[in-house]
Amino acid sequence: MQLLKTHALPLVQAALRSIGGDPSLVERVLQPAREADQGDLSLPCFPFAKSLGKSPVTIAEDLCSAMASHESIGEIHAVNGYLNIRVNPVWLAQRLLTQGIDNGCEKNARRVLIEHTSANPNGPFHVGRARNAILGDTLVRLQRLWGNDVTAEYYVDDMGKQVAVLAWALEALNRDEVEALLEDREVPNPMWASKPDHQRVRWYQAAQRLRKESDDAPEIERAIGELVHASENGDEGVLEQFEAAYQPVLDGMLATLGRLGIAYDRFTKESVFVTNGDVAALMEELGALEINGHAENGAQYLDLGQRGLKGKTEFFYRRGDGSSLYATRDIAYHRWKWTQCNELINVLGEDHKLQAQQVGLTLEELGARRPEVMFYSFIKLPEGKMSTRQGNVVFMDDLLEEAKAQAAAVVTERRPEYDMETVATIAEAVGTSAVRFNIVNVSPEKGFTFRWEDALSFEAGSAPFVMYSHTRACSIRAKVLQQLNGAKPPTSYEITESMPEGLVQLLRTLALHDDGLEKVIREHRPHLYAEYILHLSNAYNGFYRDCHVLGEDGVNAFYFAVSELARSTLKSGMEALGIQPLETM
RNA sequence: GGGCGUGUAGCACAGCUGGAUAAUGCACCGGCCUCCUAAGCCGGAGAUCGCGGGUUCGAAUCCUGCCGCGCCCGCCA
Repeated sequence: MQLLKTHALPLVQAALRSIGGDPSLVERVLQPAREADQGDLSLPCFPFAKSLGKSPVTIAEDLCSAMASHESIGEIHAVNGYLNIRVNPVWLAQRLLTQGIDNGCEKNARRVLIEHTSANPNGPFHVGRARNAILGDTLVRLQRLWGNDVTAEYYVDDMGKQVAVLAWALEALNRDEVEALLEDREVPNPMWASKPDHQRVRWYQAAQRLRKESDDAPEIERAIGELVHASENGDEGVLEQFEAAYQPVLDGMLATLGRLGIAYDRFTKESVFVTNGDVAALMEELGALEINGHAENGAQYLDLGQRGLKGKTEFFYRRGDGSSLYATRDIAYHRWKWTQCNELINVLGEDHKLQAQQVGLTLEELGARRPEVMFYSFIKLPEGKMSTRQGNVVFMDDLLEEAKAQAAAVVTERRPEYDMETVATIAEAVGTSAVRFNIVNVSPEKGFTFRWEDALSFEAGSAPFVMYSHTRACSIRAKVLQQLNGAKPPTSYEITESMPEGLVQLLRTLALHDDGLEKVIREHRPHLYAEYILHLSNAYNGFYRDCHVLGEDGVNAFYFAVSELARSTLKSGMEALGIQPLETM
């Protein structure tokens, strides 16, 4: 609790000095108490025991009596060698209600570029890919809440083999041929019959099958190879053909992502850096580096072992035929990205760790900074790895439909008075929010197994739990405004000395918001913010239990002010997590 | 084989810049709707923090060895 620490720190330091201790340690050791009933700040006195020649228990007691009082401090206790400081709730309420929740630093807003998703546009978006998009978009939203100027960017892989396969198939095969080839495969969900990502992926899959099983495979491979080669050399006709092939697929994927509230400010095509000459210029520069090496056939690499890379140290950036590789283009892309921002964050799957190392080291070798990277581990199904080939895949479109249907069932049961349109609106918000929250709630580096029952849980610990607390606050606000009958809510009120437990807890939780968000931004860990918002919802529910805003003598203006502060904090927090803040549900 | 990550109650997961009784949700047991939305609230039970060593006043947290799981180790993307 930084708010309290600012005031308490000098007092603790002074107290320690007065009993002969070294106050320089206090800054680091004075920390938030782990248990709420211990207080808000806690100072373990063990580190001072040796130099003072006293037991920690005694030191804590001495400090306790040496501490000067301050309006911010409620109680101080010495317990088992800890000095526990509890905030004065009246002071805290005054502080929070006058200055509100401070979401960071408009003063030194930074230009942040976040690249995320960047999935190959060759088929519908499935939940295996979802972690990238959801984590990335949440990071974008959190950075914006913090006050930074953020660009969300999607890097479009518009060249190379995957797009070439799709483009080849669309030209070479007609619908009947495709369906004949995929006869033994699962029939696609008819609901998505007109969605181009679900459609065109059939062509891609048919081509993949032909490449493996057909007698003409070598010929097909040669045709695709030619396309790949042409695209890598910047052949405009081929690149146009590619774009015509993938753009509808990309649009379909974006429609799905849009339903989750995920949007991008800019799409940058990989081919741009080939056609504008950046990649060629880059390869020239790399060739002049001290750590450059040549293979027998003219291919070139950097020996990154000399820069500390372990394992395979040769990083190839140029093929024997002089063309570039994916990673080479990625480096050119990064150099361009650095011209657009002063902070660069990439969201990448753990399979890209080595490549990110190579790109990062190469950028440093070129005198540029390496980007910050948020890695995440893959989403699996209980049956194992997600694989389109084996039909072992959950499409996001299907998940969202199911989530909506389940949410609609819950709404209909609980609110029989709602009409169908209202139910549909609430169900859509609840379903998509629950899906997002389920994924953002766990730390990215942890393996994640997708389970329907978790994604569709609407109980405590889920997005709907948070949404529900927020609607309670909205409902109170609506009732208060109605009761005031057009008059303005009172701006002056008395902050009562005796506060119910739920109120104190809510105030303390609100006071933790800024510390929490700061850490989340610094460490790129959105799940901690999700946890905080759950905690805040829970605290609001406690306040709701203990404090009736609408009492027998009308509106309690103090309670209402606290409720409103919690409501707005919940709302902005939910938006930062991509949870839709409904007013009723 | 090498590199990176991960292992915490029946299940899922937080905590890991070392600090007091390891937090939370699901599932389980019990209680609360004449009172601002019960998608809620209150209480209970459930954990040798993968295993072994080490550092420390103090280790889930740091170091080390082993074991399990995941990912990577292409002149693919």
